[in-house]
Amino acid sequence: MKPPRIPSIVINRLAVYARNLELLDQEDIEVISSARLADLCGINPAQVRKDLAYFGQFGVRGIGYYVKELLFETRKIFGLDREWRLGLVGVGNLGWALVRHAQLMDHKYTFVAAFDKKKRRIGTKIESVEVAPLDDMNRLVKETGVEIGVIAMKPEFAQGVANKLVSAGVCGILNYAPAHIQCPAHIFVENIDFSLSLDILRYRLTSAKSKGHRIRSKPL
Amino acid sequence: MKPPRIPSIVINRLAVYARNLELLDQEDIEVISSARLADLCGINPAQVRKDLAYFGQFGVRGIGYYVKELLFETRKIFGLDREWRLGLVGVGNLGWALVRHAQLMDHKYTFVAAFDKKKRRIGTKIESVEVAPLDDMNRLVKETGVEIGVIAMKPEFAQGVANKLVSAGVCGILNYAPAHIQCPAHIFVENIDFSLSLDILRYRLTSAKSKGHRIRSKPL
DNA sequence: CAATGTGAATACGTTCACAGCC
DNA sequence: GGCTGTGAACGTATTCACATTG
Repeated sequence: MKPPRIPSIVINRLAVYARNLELLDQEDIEVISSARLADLCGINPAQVRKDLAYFGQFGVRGIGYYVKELLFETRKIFGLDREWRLGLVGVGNLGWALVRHAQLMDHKYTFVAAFDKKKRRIGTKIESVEVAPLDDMNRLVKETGVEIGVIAMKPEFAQGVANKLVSAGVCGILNYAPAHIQCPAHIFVENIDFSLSLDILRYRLTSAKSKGHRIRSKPL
Repeated sequence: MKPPRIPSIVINRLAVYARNLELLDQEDIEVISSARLADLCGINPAQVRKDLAYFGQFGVRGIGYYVKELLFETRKIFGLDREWRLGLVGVGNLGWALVRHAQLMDHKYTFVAAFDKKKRRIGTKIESVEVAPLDDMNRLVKETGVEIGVIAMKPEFAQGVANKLVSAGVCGILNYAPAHIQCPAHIFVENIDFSLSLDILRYRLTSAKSKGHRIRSKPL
């Protein structure tokens, strides 16, 4: 009942397990051992078992884990058993990509509001949602019950938008703008800068002058 | 000269420092202490100093780090002092978003080739690059000198495209499709699934029933 | 004297190895 | 027999604390 302080690295890996379990389930695989799941994720089997042990005893000794059951449990852990209402701020290419991506995964993301700064985008529709100006944020967030704000704008507007979202009452923010935003401590924020991965790849390529030491493809 | 096995977590943080240094430089801030930089990144000052110490002694005792100088060093570490030639596979919303994002950062990314599966996209232009069919990949990757392949397609095509890229001769792959791809050990791969961040945010919101323990906004 | 650079101390995460169970 | 669940052993990362230096 009382959460025993789960390290965030465990949560990250759990998300990867969950993704792989979805794929396994789609392939109608019913049972998976920690060894095989670990292999898919590129890590150690004992780690998989330990990580899962934070949340309960989901396996069967001598058998492994039932995919459907474990998937159900992980989905519950991530709150995938209930719908979350998202509001998108910034309806450019990235915004569209996010909405499309969300559709692919059946993770019960529902975009219930969309905002943009550019006049020509106001009133257009993204899926079934009409794009509103930023000034309507306060009202619309409340009316439509947005819980998570997704920022997909240029970095210079990110902090301002974040402040607006907070005062409109969202409880979490996902920031895809390449600028680190600061929020009050009670708001949950994830900053994602997806050019960081490219930088990291560049580092690895650059430093690969030293003889080809094996580097695994890494999840997350 | 011989690299002393730098932990990849250090590289990740270094990328974050670099990003923040860029922002500081844009604000014409000339000197920064490890304490202040650490604060911007949400970590411990000693960590910043230790991380930087892997690469050299860039600071001045009693003063701090000169932003421009440190930025120069980090850019060099990440191979940002030379141009890298990228090939984009998948010219949908995500593909466009990536190209736009790359333009924003002056990180010397150059998209020199673009490919798509959809017939109606072939021959269109993304920036100044003409979109080619997947079958031309082998030839065009060689002709244009693509070093890094960027996959921005549906997950079911990701592995196939990765194989094609590898046999065409790229040395690194950045995979934005939500499927974990496997490549030969000599190819550097970064898999980025950007809905994982949303899952992690959901977890934090879900588990926040336990009283509002402070969670910092996290970079990367 | 303020802030770096770094050994030493600590905390944390990973892996091992095996008891327990199906 | 095979695979989980887990304490104990190990290794790595983080933080402390201070000597060092411009």
